[in-house]
This record gives sequence, C-alpha cells and structure tokens, in this order.
Amino acid sequence: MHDFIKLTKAFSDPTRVRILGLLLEGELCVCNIVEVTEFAQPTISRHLKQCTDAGLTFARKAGGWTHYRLATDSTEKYIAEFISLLKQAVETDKTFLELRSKLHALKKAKNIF
Amino acid sequence: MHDFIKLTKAFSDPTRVRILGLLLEGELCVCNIVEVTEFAQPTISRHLKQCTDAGLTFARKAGGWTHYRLATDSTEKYIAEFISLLKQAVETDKTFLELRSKLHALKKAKNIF
DNA sequence: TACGTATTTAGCAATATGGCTAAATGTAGA
DNA sequence: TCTACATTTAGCCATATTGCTAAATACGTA
Repeated sequence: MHDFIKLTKAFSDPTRVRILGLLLEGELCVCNIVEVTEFAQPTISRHLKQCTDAGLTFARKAGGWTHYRLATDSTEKYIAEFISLLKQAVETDKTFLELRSKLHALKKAKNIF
Repeated sequence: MHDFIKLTKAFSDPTRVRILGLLLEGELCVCNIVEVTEFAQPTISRHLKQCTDAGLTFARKAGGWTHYRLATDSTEKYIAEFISLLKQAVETDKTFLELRSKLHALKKAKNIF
C-alpha cells in the first residue's frame, strides 16, 4: 500500500506529471527542466527527489550535473502501468505540449543531445 | 490533465484506497463502511464524495440510505486501469484485508446482502 | 586554494488535506 | 406534525504540500 500511495502522490501534482512527461523524451539534466518549465531550481530538484523516492526516476551524476531518466525499464510493481497512464495524461495537456515544444527547440538550439 | 489529477488524488490517501477496495466486493451503504472502518460518518461521506467527483463511484439513494458502487463499468479515460491497480494495491495491504474480513462477517451477521 | 556553476538542503508562507464535532438536510413512520 | 435515523454540510485544528529565497554542498578548473 505504501509504495502505491507514494506513486499516486507523485502523480497527484500537475507540475510533477509534466516533468515526468518531459522525461518521456529521454534523459534530461535538472537545468534543462528548469529552463523549460521556468520554475526555480530547488522546486524542480525537490519534485525529482520525490519521483526518485517513488521509484519513477533514476539519477545519474556526471560532474556538476545530475541527469534524470524515467524508470521505463523498471520491473517494480505498478511502475510500467503508471508510465503508460502518464503518456495518456500528458498527450492531451496543452500546457505540457507547450513545454515539450520548448524542450525540442532547446535541444535543437544547443545541439548537444 | 485535470481528470487525471482528480483520480491520482483520490488514490493518494490510504483510507480512500481501502474504502474503494471494500467497494470491489459490491455496492455498500455509507453506514456499512462506517461500521467496518470505524471512522466518523462525515469522514467517510467526504471521502465518497471525492471518489464520486473523480468518476470512481456512483451513488444510489434509497430512502434514508445512500449506496455507493465502484464505477467498474465506466468507459471514462483511466478508470478501468485505475480499478485494476486498486485491486493489486489492496490485495497486499494487511489493514485492508482485516477490513474486508470484517465486512464479510458483517454481511453474514446481517444476512441482508 | 579559490572561484564559478549545478544541485541540494533548510526554512518560510500560503494553501490543501484529512480527521473531528455540531448543525443542517432528507426520508420513513407513528 | 413530530420523532428517529442516515447522510451531508460547515467549520475547526493539526499536518502535509508546493511554491519561494538563502545557505550549504559538490565538482571542475584557473
């Protein structure tokens, strides 16, 4: 039950759902998410910590940067189902689609992904 | 997004998940859930309202009683998937299993289900 | 070592949540 | 109508959540 509640709580805030949606596009560093969403860095950091605690994301430190990726390959209970629901939820969210466009533009501009 | 968040919020509290789990056994009136869970009636009532607002339950008024049932036949987005997750979540929750036993005993004692 | 950049941790304020009791509402029956 | 019972609504309180800024931490480089 506790694991399930951690997941539903992780998904019970639109900002977090949108962050997770961006990670559907592949691994991102915190700074990318900050740039796209325009939330303060500590805010994003805390959301990502909660997602990681719930088993939804993995962090990879590389020098000063931390890269986060979705736990798409996780075999933990519920995770695959929730990621499938995530895809459906973001695809119809206008705010998310704008953020994703912004991310694509950023990727193109920086040319480093 | 809003509908999705309403669902994840509905599932983000263990008391509500357990109430929804009891409704997997079939339609129940508020007083049954109160008796089994030992929460105050207004507390249960409010949880059920939230579930109904999220499209997870339906209310049927019959005289003084209100019977709630899970929206197992709903074709609304996400609902079937969430009910499937609900089943998994409650099956391994000790507290829920105790409540369900209590419900079964109650049904047998009252002999009216 | 010292500095710059990225991230996390700590702590604050506004709001949301989940429990309760008391009061209001709705229905059935004397 | 009055009473009894089931439920909902309103309002209170303690705690959790989510945004922020400031401070602390971690890493690479001059």
